Amino acid sequence: MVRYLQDLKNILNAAFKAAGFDVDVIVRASDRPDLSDFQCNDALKLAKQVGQNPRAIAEAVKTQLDSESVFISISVDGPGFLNMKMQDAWLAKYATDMLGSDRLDLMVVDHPQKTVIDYGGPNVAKPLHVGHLRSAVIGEAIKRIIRMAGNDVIGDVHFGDWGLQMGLIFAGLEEKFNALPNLSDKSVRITMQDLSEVYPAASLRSKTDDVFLEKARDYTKQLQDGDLALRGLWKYCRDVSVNAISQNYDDLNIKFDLWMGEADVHDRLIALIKNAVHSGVIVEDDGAMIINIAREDDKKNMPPVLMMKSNGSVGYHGTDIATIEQRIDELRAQRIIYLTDKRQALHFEQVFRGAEALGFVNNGVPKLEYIGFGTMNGKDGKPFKTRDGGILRLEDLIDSVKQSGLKKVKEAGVAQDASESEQEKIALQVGVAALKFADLMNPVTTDYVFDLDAFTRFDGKTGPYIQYTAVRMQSLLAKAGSTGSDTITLYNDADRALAKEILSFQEAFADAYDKLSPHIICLKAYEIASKFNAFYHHCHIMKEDDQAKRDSWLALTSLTLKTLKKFAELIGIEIPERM
RNA sequence: GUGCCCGUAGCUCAGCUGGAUAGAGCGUUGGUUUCCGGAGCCAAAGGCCGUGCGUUCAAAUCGCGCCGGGCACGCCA
Repeated sequence: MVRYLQDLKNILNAAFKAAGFDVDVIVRASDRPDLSDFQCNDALKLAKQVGQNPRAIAEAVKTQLDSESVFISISVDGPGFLNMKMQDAWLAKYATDMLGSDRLDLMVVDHPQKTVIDYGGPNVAKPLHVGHLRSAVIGEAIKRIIRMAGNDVIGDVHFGDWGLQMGLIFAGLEEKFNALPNLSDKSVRITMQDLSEVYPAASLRSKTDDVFLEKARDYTKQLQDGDLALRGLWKYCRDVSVNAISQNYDDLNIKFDLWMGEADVHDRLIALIKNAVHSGVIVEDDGAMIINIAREDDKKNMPPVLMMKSNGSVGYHGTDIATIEQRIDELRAQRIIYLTDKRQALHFEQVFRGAEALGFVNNGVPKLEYIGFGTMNGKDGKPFKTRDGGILRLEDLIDSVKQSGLKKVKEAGVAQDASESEQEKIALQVGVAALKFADLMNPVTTDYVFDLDAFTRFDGKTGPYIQYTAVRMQSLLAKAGSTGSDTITLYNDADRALAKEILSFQEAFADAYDKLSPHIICLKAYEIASKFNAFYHHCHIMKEDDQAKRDSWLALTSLTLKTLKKFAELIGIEIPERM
């Protein structure tokens, strides 16, 4: 819970009680900053319950509060809103507390949970493309937010390495090299380039060529049954893919704690199918092994979970369920969060029901959560494609964003004396911030238009605007040769508005954590940067003769910088030394 | 067919567990530089919140219908 709000709430609860109402009120930042700092609407809610005039209730509460010294004023407005204006010292006290706190007084959960977050989801042989971007960017931010709140979090890339796509790759490789590559021949070399050519072609062909598809299914089955040559080839392809993919994730500042995949649970899956057939949870249907998960009160068609296909191979229904068991057994997971494109919502509903049917969930533990994010569309409103109709590779996207960053840095001419490598580093930091902020500033469920021009624009509500603002603070503090005083005092509307905005970062964080919504802290960070710029233009810190005032303003600048850096840390971007 | 999501300013989007005058960015128009980095700041114009009915003291927000758009629905992932 956010402390300053809790303190304020305690005061209000006591006042409501003294007025004869035993309630737990809600206090929040005011919708009308011209009238108040905080508001409370509970008199309106109470009015209905107790059948009294809302304004009369509010007035009764106000009477109880008049002796409180923390308020400049309290008023009852409109139908019964309680508007509270706080003393400057009250706001300054909490701002000073934040200044002295490494974690900026951000909330900590009472009961930390071991949490696994499953994002990433790349596949063997497929280079990362823009479709993987959202999962990685959002997942990374959510992971960091949950971790900051005091939970033990493990991020798993969960590699797609065990389904039919493996058989398709093998069948495709066989075609390309006229035979399955023989790894004992040391001259054999398969590159990421080879894989990324073979797979799409094989996938396409399988849709019209039944013989080819059958062959791919056979290879999949043989691989899963333990064919040594295929297992060797599988490992080779997987290693090549992991190697290529991890560079992209590094560039984006995305770090997975685990690089597990579907294949890791194969033996566990086979064992659990056997047991569950015994207990009758899994039944045979049309040659396949399934779990019926439809319920009588279902309003929609609920297909069964397909644990094993009729040819004896397994797919991602099975591996996803076995992975839940594994995360409980081996990682002691109390909470598992999945992130995918929302088109997979049904799949996860099926998997969760399957896991429950198998008894993996006890008293709601682990808590299984699915976050389906919106699709990334082109300007035509259809799933994003490059100009020639292909899929944009993430690698190329990162490169173009970086180039755009470099161009801007050079145009601005600020780091001209910097080495070429430093300029490139700045360009990447700026480009990644542009990309991530553009993605995270909207709610995750929103479909959004992927517009490279808008992504790489550096004015307005963007990552670079926030970076630029923070860099100027660094420059200012360096010039002053001081980070200011240990306490913050407020002198005017500009520093007051900024201090209030910074305090509310705590609320934004708590809200973002509760709702697993990074966009809430993104919008708040923009507001903070914006308020700082207003303050910066209004208060000429270096020219201020009053030493105490100057030191307090420097302290406020330090606090703003700390807050933006904390924000950057939470969504996985960096504030450059200069830009 | 069944289920889910969406429709808010010229454009891209917030706001949706009901509350005061519906917000932001871009774009447009105007102002701002003897001054800490102007990638900035200040301001203006711009909206039957798809539509109809209902619930309520109060609806962009809740319920139902309709119109328009998107997505998913057993051997792909």
